[in-house]
Amino acid sequence: MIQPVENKQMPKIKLSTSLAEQALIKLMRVGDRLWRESDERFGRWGISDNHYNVLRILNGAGEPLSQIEIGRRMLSSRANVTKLIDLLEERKFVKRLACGDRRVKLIELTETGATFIAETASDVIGFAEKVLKPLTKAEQKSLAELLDKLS
Amino acid sequence: MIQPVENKQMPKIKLSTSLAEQALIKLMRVGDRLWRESDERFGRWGISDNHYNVLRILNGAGEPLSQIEIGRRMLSSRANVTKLIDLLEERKFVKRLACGDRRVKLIELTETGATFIAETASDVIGFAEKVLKPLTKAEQKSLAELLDKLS
DNA sequence: GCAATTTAGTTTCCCGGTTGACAATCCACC
DNA sequence: GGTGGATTGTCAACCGGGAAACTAAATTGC
Repeated sequence: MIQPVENKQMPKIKLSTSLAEQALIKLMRVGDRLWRESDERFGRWGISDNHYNVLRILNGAGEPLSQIEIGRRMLSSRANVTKLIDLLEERKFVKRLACGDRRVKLIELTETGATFIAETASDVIGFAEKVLKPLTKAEQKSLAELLDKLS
Repeated sequence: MIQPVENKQMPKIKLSTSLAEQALIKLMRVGDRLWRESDERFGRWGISDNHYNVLRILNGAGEPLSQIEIGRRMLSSRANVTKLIDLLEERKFVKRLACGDRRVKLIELTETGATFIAETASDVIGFAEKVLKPLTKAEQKSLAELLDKLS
């Protein structure tokens, strides 16, 4: 049986939690939770959320992108992009292409990578649908708009 | 001058980005950005966002909490809570108290910790206000409500 | 044309987090 | 009351990211 401790007087500061702060905390908490869940989801495929992110960016661009451009689009450092591409290349999802500018390596989505995206698409969409199920379509739209204003 | 590369035909899968998926991506992106900014903010004080989180939780609880309870409230592992508390204790912001259940260590906010919270409060609120400035009060409320439904 | 600066990518090291193994302790059941 | 199973906190090992140092290559200025 756990002994109740004598109620020590712990200092406590009265903090006025503003509306903005409450919204901020919720935003960060929900975001954090989603990253975890999403990462766990992709773990099954042997890649991380960010690896998938790279594939999506390449697919969306429709043309090879330099590593630095990829990093720019996903708010990630050059060093990290190198590591992400290393794994994706090993998995044959992308290829590093030489480029006119010999400092640059253009990253190209391979057939294998494209196929992977296609095969996992329904799974990914399913995840989004599941997460946002508590909201009506109108509310989802509203949420997206509010978030846009914060970007 | 960068040589334009011959336009290789890169495979591209047509993905229907649903409303839910768009909202999800925005949510994760904004959340991610906020964590970075927030962490950088607390870096100035020599602690991380999560260290501060612990202090806030303790202050909010108004009584000492076990490490596992802290971990539960901030969605963090036991091991990580140990490390967070290690630093906070070294900084004299919290104290580990013995407890009736001798497996448990109750974490108590010290005067020093409470003072720290009080002194940084305006800074933290300022951050939240700045981030949510693009939204009206009504929109902030609306955002908070939408996020609540996702929790 | 050549030196100085800038840029892309890689490598190394560090930091914060998780997982898993562990010891101590408590609890449930017989 | 003793044994097996949970639970709490800690530690070691690992992993994903960022910052800084480094290399190769392009650009700018003279």
